[in-house]
Amino acid sequence: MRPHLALIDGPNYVFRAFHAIRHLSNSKGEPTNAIYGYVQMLRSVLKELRPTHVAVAFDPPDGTFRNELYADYKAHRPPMPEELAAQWPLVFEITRAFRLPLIQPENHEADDVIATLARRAEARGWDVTIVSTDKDLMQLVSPRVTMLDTMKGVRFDAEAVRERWGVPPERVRDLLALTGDASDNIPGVPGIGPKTAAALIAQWGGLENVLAHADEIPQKKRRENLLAHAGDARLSWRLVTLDEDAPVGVALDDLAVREPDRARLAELFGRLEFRRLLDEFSDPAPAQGEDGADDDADGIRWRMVTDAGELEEVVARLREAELAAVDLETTSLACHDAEIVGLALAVREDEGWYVPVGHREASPQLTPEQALAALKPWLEDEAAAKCGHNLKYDEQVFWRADVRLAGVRDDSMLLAYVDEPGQAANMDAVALRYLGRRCIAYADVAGKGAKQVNFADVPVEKAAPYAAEDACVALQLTHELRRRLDERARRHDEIELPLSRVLAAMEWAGVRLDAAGLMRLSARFGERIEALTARIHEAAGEEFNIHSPRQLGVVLFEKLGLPGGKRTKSGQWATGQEVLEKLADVHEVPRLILEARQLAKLKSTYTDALPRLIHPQTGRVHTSYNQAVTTTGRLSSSDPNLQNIPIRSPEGREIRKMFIAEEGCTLVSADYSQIELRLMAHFSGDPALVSAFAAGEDIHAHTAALVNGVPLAEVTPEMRRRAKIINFGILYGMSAYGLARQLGVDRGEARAFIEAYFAQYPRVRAFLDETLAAAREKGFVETLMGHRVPLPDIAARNGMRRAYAERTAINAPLQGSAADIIKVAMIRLHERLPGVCEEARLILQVHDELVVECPEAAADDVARLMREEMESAARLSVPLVVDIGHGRDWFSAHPL
DNA sequence: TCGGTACCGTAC
DNA sequence: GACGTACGGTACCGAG
Repeated sequence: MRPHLALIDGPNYVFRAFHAIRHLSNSKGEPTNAIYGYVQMLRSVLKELRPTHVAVAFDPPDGTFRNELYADYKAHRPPMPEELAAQWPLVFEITRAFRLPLIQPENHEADDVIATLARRAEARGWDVTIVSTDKDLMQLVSPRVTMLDTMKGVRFDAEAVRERWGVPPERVRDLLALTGDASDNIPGVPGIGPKTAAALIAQWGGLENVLAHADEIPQKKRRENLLAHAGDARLSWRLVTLDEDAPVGVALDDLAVREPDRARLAELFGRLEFRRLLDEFSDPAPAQGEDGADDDADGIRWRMVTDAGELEEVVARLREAELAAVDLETTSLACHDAEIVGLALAVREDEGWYVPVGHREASPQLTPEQALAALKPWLEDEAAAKCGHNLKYDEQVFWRADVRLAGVRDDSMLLAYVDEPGQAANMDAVALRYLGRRCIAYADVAGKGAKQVNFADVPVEKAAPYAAEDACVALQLTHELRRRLDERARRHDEIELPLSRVLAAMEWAGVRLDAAGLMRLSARFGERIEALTARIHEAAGEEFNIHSPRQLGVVLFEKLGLPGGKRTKSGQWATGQEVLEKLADVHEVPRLILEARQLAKLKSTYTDALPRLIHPQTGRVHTSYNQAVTTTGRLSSSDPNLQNIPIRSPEGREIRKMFIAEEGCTLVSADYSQIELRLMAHFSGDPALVSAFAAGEDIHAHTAALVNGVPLAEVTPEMRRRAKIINFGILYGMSAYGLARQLGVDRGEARAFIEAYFAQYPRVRAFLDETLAAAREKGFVETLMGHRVPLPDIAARNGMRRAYAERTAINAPLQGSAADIIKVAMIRLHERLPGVCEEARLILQVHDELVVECPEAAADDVARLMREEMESAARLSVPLVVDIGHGRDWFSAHPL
């Protein structure tokens, strides 16, 4: 077998782990995240890559020959954070304990060591794997030499390098010399990025050839830059070129893999409190749970609870606990179908109970009734504090079992969301981020894809460690997140958690649909689509799939030769609505396609899909309101999404009419009028905007009158339409270009329009500027009620990312504050509805609209209450106005 | 057969 | 490339 040398880029992993893994520390408070990531990499290399030889390279403590070439090399780098600096000594100690050759040369970097050893091994016909993600090292890739990222499990060979950079490995140096590298402070040539550099290299080859042909470049700016910065490029080339003859001080044969020093590793892992690694690397001995516990999964013990006596003891422990975590294992994600298979409970971070009640196996189990009877008093005790991860789900499953869960104090999903909205909030991701813990995946327990089994068919022994871990992790996360959030946890306590109780009730209630009506619509749409398809084929002179954008593009722009064809990012013909609308006057096909597309959309997304989602028992659809998805603080809805039910087109309205009230009931719909623009008025304090709202004016008409300099009475519909576009554009941070496109005017005209707008609303511009300045200073923006949106890209060097962050900075406080307001209204409305009408139920939320279902006789009282709570949910410097209507179906419930 | 990506379109 | 936030359907492609 051929020798296989693994060359590990030590600093690369230590730095990445430090940034990728959030806080991780031992009980003494010493940070351990970088060490943990580094060890996981070593482990993965040794266990999975199984090289015959290994070396780990590090950078020297002081400078290298590159600093002599270029004094500013790696200058501007901030000093190493203290938490990272503290971890280096252990990184070295662990490397030695693994008995891995550690090479830290003088005057050279880790990269040079890797280059030198890679070339020598390659020359001897060995296989080489470079364990790193550093792009400088890609120049070493060859048929024998590949790169590996153990964190992502991705391997880079020559082909992958070519794909990533557009040049072969041996040209990576030339490319980097042209583009420079901001992180190493390598200059490069201004205005040349990877794409341009790759194109130049493809045309002429290496850097010197590119420079030699620089005067032939047609683009003036680019040519001048290349000529002016040729010296920088040559310097950069020398800086990125690795020294393949660095003084490494070892022979290849010295690098053979050796047995690690297990005793030393155990000692180190013990000190670091890496429990799983401790088990794995300490002397092989059967893992025995202490204290009578059944077993152990990475520092978490679990106990099986299968008889009434044991459960009583558990209940006693739960009663004593300050806080207990609850998690249910069930047969379905759909609450109305979910049977409880097992209950997981924890009062300690390192020990959980599992109470199996519905596993289809012969092992002893309590029945669900027995278990719930014993637990119910505690579960329903408001004074018994509980936590969990996404308890909105468990709460509903408990309802199904006639248990009314009470005393919920913390939801770790919502805590994580409050801390960092927009990040994945599922427990595995949150545990990894905050605890550095890799949880047992659901797929590992129940399988996935075709091999997935119902949880009831999972063996009890396999379910217990998984479920107990979930409960313990929820408890750990609650503690960790509360520590971190501190004062900010109020947002969770006063808004998100109370709201989750309301959402649970809304999901549980569901919405009634006219299934037969929807199916009739489907049939009608289907016939029209068929007829249109035939006409399209005839008009095109060929049969093709009208639903395929690719085939359609070929027909329109190649076969029929229609004008104005543009490509999408990936080089396909763009065939979106906007494009087709432009062509609709020119040819029949695009016009018919537009019609067919609309119908196909309505049919597949709504009239076909919705009837299938009606629950057979309740006869209603039960959406999921996700509370931890959006960055701005809005809710989202899925399975089905009830927040994008059509209303704008006549055909679409037919669908909305299929959302109906129960017999004898009515739907009351209340929506905020222009809430985001009102928030703009409130935040900016702009006198013209505030007074317009105070006077109850039509805000778009008002804007039209102001920017056109005409009295309100002379505003034409066209003027109002344009004013509406700019009003919305401002909320979204739209540019002159975007406005021009939207209005169908040239950019100059759009610019003038924007100027006129800001001249009339001067404080709006000031507000936008102040918001951006604050975002840049703090790195986040906040809503009215303290929802904090992080903006990591607000200072990005990449202009596009930065611009995107800037638009988010403008939009998020407005959209998010509107979300705050309606959330507060929902909490209060839910609380007070029973006082007005026992049967009234909040059933829908669509960002600025709430829908309540109630007996017809109660409609007026309910409407009054909705207006009262919605309009008073926040005190702004302008009135909050709500429009209300009611009717048998959702469409006729809309006011006007 | 599946899972992921691109494109498109619905809502606010 | 150019206007924010979502979800989801169809086509298409490549891996299993």
